[in-house]
Amino acid sequence: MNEKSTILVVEDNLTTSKTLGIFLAAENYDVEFAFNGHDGIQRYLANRHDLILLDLMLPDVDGLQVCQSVRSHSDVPIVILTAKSTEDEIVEGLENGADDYVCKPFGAKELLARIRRCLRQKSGTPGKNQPIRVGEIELELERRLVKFMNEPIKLTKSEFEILSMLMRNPGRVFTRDQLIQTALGPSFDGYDRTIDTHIWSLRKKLGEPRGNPKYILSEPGIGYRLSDQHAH
Amino acid sequence: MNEKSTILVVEDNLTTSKTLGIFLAAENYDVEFAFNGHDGIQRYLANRHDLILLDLMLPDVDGLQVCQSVRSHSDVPIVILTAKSTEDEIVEGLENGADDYVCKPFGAKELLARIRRCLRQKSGTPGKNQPIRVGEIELELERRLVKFMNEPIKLTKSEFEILSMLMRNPGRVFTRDQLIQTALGPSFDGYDRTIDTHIWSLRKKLGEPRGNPKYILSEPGIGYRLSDQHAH
DNA sequence: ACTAGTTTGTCAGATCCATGTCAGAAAAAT
DNA sequence: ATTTTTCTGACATGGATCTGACAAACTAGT
Repeated sequence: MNEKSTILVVEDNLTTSKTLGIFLAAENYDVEFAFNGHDGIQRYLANRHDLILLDLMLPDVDGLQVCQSVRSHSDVPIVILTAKSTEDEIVEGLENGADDYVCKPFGAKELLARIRRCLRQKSGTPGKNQPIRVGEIELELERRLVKFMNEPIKLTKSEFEILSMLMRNPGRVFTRDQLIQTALGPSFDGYDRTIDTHIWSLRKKLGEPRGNPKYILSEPGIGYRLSDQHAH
Repeated sequence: MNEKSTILVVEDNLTTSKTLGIFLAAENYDVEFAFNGHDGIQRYLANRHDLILLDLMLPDVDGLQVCQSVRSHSDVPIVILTAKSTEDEIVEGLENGADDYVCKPFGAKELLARIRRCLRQKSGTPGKNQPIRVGEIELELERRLVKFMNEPIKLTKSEFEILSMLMRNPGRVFTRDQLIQTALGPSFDGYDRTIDTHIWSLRKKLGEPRGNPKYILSEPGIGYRLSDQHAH
């Protein structure tokens, strides 16, 4: 799974902070709090969160100064969240480097959507193109790319489908019929041991030693599975 | 200083369009208008504006569809500007790739600030007007210009769209349907191997040796991809 | 330990199917 | 009207897939 995004909430009002914390945690963000501007800047510099939620009314420094100060260090997305809702204030916030400006009382869903938008924009691609890794094997679902010992190897369509199915569930045993079903399509109607041939060529391409494969294991009487010994 | 930024306003209401035109012109933007969704997409593809202001209520296509359609071609900033102001509508807009969502009645200064914010963000990010480079191939999205071995080469519209899609995601495999979708438009309804012909002429123009292409690789059973070996 | 029975490993063809290739028709742009 | 671009269809080719046959490994019963 993707790593959690971290969010720094800079807000002096404890009730608001708590509420935000609950919303954000529910969306699987890692949240850290600061209760004044100074603290906010310090914490950001120390931990470099993925996004900052910033209240403008802070006990010590003005929120806009916090904004500028952070901006001088980094392009981290900053979402201003405040009761100051006149047009001039909004304009000022945006001109000072904020990435979005949400007025209290805010709708949770809208705020979350705007946060997602900011994070999406910064991280470039939204998708999960992280490779699955099992031992020396690395598989990128999106790009349909497989590396073994950090070298790209060429798999046929069926080989890729089978390996991908096994790697998405390391350790789980699949029957030949299950592998046929999802790798070769439900319309396949033939010899179920065709799978064995594909497994054979996969093993060859993965340099499995004859007789005692390290990754793709046979389950006599059932089917095949990927060893989960090497999953970390 | 920079050239003027160009803005495409997609809005069916003539009064609103006029008002926006006055505001935007006063801020020294070049403005073009479209009065329905179809026209909007066409004009964007033809002129590649720097930003799109999009009304959701259009006579023909749904605004969100316009949004998605444009998104499949480009990362141009899209600001949705509409009377639909429930939270769910805002969330939906942002999830569909919009960069901001401003509700009518809007404040001119706020809108302009949000537009500036979008433009600032995009121009700040690394590759906007910079060409994408993969090996000897160089592609400028804005100017729709392609160079191979530093020599400009002439591509047809479809060829450009396909190459651009591949180059924006080196290494990623695209199915023929995906390529058709964004290169030839969603209304295309025909033989999917038409793509092969375009790939063939692209390869010819890129001087690919017969039999073992260096850049545009086939993924039998799936589609095509651009080799990422030469990306650096 | 031996054997019969079952299951998987291995691999060489035969077959199948996806892609490469290109010419000409159809459509669109100029 | 002429040129350019797009699309379709046909054929050839080579790689991918499937099958089947045999060898090897394993299992269980005697």
